[in-house]
Amino acid sequence: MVSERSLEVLRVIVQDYVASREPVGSKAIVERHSFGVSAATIRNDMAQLEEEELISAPHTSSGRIPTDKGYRMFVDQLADRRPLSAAQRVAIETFLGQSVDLDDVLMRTVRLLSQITNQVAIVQYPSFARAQVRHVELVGLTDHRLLTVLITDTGRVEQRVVEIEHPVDAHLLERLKSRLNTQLIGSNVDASAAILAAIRAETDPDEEVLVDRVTQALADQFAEYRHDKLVMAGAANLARTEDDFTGSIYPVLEALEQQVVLLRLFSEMVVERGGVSASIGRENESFGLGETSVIASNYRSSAGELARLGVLGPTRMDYSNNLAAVRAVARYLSRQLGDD
Amino acid sequence: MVSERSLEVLRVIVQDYVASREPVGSKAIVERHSFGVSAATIRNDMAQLEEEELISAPHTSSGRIPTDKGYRMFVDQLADRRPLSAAQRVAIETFLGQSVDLDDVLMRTVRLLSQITNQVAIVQYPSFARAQVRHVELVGLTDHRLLTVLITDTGRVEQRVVEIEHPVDAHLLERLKSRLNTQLIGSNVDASAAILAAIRAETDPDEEVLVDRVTQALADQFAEYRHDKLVMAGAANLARTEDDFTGSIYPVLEALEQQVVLLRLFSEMVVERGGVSASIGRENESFGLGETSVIASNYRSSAGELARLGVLGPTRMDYSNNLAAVRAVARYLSRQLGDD
DNA sequence: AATTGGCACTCAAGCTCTTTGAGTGCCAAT
DNA sequence: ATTGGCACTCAAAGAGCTTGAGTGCCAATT
Repeated sequence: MVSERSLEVLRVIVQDYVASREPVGSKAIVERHSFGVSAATIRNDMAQLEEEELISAPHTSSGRIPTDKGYRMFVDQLADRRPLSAAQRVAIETFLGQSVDLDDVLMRTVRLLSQITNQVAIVQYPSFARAQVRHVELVGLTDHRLLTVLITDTGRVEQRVVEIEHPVDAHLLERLKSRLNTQLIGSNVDASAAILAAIRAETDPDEEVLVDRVTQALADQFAEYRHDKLVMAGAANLARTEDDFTGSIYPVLEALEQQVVLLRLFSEMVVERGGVSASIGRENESFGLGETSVIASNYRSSAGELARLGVLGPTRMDYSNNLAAVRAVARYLSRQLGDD
Repeated sequence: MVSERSLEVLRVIVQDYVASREPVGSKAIVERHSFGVSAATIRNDMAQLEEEELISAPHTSSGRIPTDKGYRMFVDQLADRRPLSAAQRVAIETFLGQSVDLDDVLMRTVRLLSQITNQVAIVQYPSFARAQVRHVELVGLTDHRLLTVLITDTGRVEQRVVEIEHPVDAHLLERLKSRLNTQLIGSNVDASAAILAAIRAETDPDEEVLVDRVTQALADQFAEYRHDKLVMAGAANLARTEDDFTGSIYPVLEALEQQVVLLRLFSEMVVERGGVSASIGRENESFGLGETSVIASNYRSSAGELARLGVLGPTRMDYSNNLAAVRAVARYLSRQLGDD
């Protein structure tokens, strides 16, 4: 079993290692922290920690560095719930202060989060599965080309260009539009697919091509609403912390470009209500991100949908700060979006 | 003056150096290329090239590498107009084959370009200054919140959320909407600003707040149409070619996140009609991109607007291939978008 | 039982020294 | 204009050495 003090030793090892990026030795510990015991005693404690695989030595005669398990223990039990710095609070207020447009808010949020953590920040768009149709617009662009626009009560807008072989009659278009609006408004994304299918079934052959194309486009758009989407910022920070990766940061940057990977990673993390959660090092190996840690939390959109946001960085990151930052930004964002 | 053969020597130095990333010596040149002269002769030629600052030696007794000026000469006079490989042609066809939505096409294009060049690819959205208003939609979201949607004949859609202190009367909204549509439809982005101002001036005090907010939002949206926007892909490729940068790739990644920088860089490049152009190394210094080269071309959107696209990578890049790829993709994209 | 000082031991990192070999510059001969 | 020859240069790689932070263990102390 690891003693109380040993855990304290683990804490300072994590802290010092993260701060200095150098293996931490017993002597350095007694110098920098007032444990009131000698270096030899710390060494004994470190032997315990090594026994438990919470720390390890890069080579026989050097200081120790935390293992993934050590970081895990630190995050779960040892990280102090330090509040954000005053500067960080101010940054949140000023950055997110005024703006109502969803795209805009999320863009600001992700930049903010990357700035106060110095990591890659990621914000997922709300999934909108429960979003209700507010309006459908059909707009002719040219003779053969029209635009379908889908608007939901969450303020999200999706458009799509539809191509029709023969010129489109304006009246037909108008009729189709009001029919779509009558039937779709108020229904949610799931229900809408069925409604569109029904409309297609009962259609006058004259309008067939038009209706077919338009309903198909709308169906696609509904499908897109389920597709999660995300915004990212601060990828350059990975280059700053390059040394923390054994090889190159190439695979990490690649994974970041594959947004699907991040969405899966996000979705597999368990985040309890109102909390914040971390996925550390090798825990992310299956995503090709075995040398990185991800810290995630939830926020609630105006429609009440949950979505995630968080940061990603090298396993050797400042967990205390990042946990606090992600938690604070998630809360602030929920408040910001929920105020209607 | 540099002799004919000397230029040929410069060509092989650029080619070999780009391929091997190692300084090229006289002996290696006579071995790999059949110049029919001895190494000593090549050395004399190299002395000429060095005199003209087209090549330089990293250290006294090593091979030579091209200077920025050498690359410039290569691009302007020596790069062979090699056609794309069959594989690359196929990639273009299959990647961009079917899809009409602008967002979608540009996204595919940028991915494609980054794939066939192994560089960072950048595609600018058409500027839409000449785009005409096709439709304006106002949609109530909640009592206090509504959405303004602006649709142009290019198929681009911009939306914005507007917040109003008091509940919005549906009839008022309807009236405002038809008024806006009547006056704005058909006018271009520039003219619309004036029209909106006029509407605001002649407004009944009852509607004042509503009209004010809505016109303001629309004005913002028009402004945004002038803001250029771009999509990017393949940033990970920078990490692959890390060694080509003296320090870290951090400043480069940072510049890439500042899209404004790229837009300025793009806009300052002179690209002649139907051509492709390169900006090499130090020529980009003022953008913090002194160790990178940018290859750009133009494409023409369906509305006839010009926009740029290109790739960015280390100065030591395969110019022949990248010039060909950018040219081909730009042409293909123009054709794809112009077919209405 | 926990803590401590002491001591031998280890090993990466940094230093100097040497060797190696690719490559140059120059010159006299062709 | 081209060439072979030759002395010279210098980065890179390797060997050998020193240094010092750090460990592990043990017998002595509290």
